[in-house]
Amino acid sequence: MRELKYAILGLVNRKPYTGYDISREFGDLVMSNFWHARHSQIYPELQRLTEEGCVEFDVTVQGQKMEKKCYHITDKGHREFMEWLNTDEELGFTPKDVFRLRSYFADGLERAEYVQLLKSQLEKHSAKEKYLSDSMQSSFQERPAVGTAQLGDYMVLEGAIMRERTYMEWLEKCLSYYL
Amino acid sequence: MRELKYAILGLVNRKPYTGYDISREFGDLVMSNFWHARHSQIYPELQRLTEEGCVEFDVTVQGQKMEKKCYHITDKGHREFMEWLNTDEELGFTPKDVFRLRSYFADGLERAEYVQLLKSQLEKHSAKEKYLSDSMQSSFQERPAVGTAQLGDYMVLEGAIMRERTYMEWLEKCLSYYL
DNA sequence: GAGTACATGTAATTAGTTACATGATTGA
DNA sequence: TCAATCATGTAACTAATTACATGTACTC
Repeated sequence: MRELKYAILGLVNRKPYTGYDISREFGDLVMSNFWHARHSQIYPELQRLTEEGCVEFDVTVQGQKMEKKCYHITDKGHREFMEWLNTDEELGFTPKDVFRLRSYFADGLERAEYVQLLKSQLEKHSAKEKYLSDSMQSSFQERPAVGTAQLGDYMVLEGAIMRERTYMEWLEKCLSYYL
Repeated sequence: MRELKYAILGLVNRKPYTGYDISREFGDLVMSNFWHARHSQIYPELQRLTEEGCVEFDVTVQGQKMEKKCYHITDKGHREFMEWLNTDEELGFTPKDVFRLRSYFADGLERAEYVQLLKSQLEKHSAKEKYLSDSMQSSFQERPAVGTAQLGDYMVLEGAIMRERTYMEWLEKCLSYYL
């Protein structure tokens, strides 16, 4: 499905990016809530997108000699991105979740062992939820207007917080069964 | 991390399975909420587990000549599974979500286009939630006891329903911003 | 006799991770 | 000058999907 292609095109559609910048974007607070790719996947994909004529780059020099490639989208790339963007897809498989897999087999554990695992997961999700909520608070005084890129950030962050809270609720429910 | 290994060992730890049965289990109502693998991945993994001495199989004949391999766990397999089961892992990356990726870039769409996508997703998640809830209702009169395999089914199903409801809530919230 | 489900595999490709490899810039 | 960050790539490997390939058993 070439999803990485569209994740990259989506960014480059907004403004020019270097491979390094794309890599950082995938690691940042907002995007990491629904996408991730390492630089070893990004650089080859940028080469492929260049060959396909979906992006082009300008070489700029930073300091004395360090070169960087700044990629921008082409008309072709823009058309293909817009077509992908307005696609209504089927749900597909639920993503893998190792902790749910473990929970499914939890009858093999001692009660106290599984309780310990649940508490540990709860702490981790709680820390993540707090981090996301704090970022939401400090980044947004109010909800951004429709049509702005900021509304995308806002919606995704909100969705991530809701997801973490629900995961915590589920862990607490499981915990209650075992106590 | 060899997670497929442990997903398979977890099943075979309960009772003997053929590759075909494992394949069906991954596709069923409960397991498909947190794990999936196709037969083309399962058969080679069963071979590898046999080589490693984690499982063994007996060949039985169905009907006139159709052979099937019934795998059971070994002591080594059991020990390795138990060690994995009681492991407290870090959270790791949030799984990829194509619809959230699209939503992140939704500012590129016409209002009506994104609204249409949201409504369509909502329908799909709603249908899934209904299916899961109905199954939960018909499968469980009451909550199974701690220590039974059925409690694993119950917890996972409950978690999946909660996840679907939260996804729907998020979609409705996004929709409200665009209306 | 036909169609569906049972049953087991391999081959080719794509996606993603980990490790290897190198070098420049910036700020303390 | 040292450390962190910027910057770009490739190689080897693991995970997963799609397609190829074959044949049996059961039910209508």
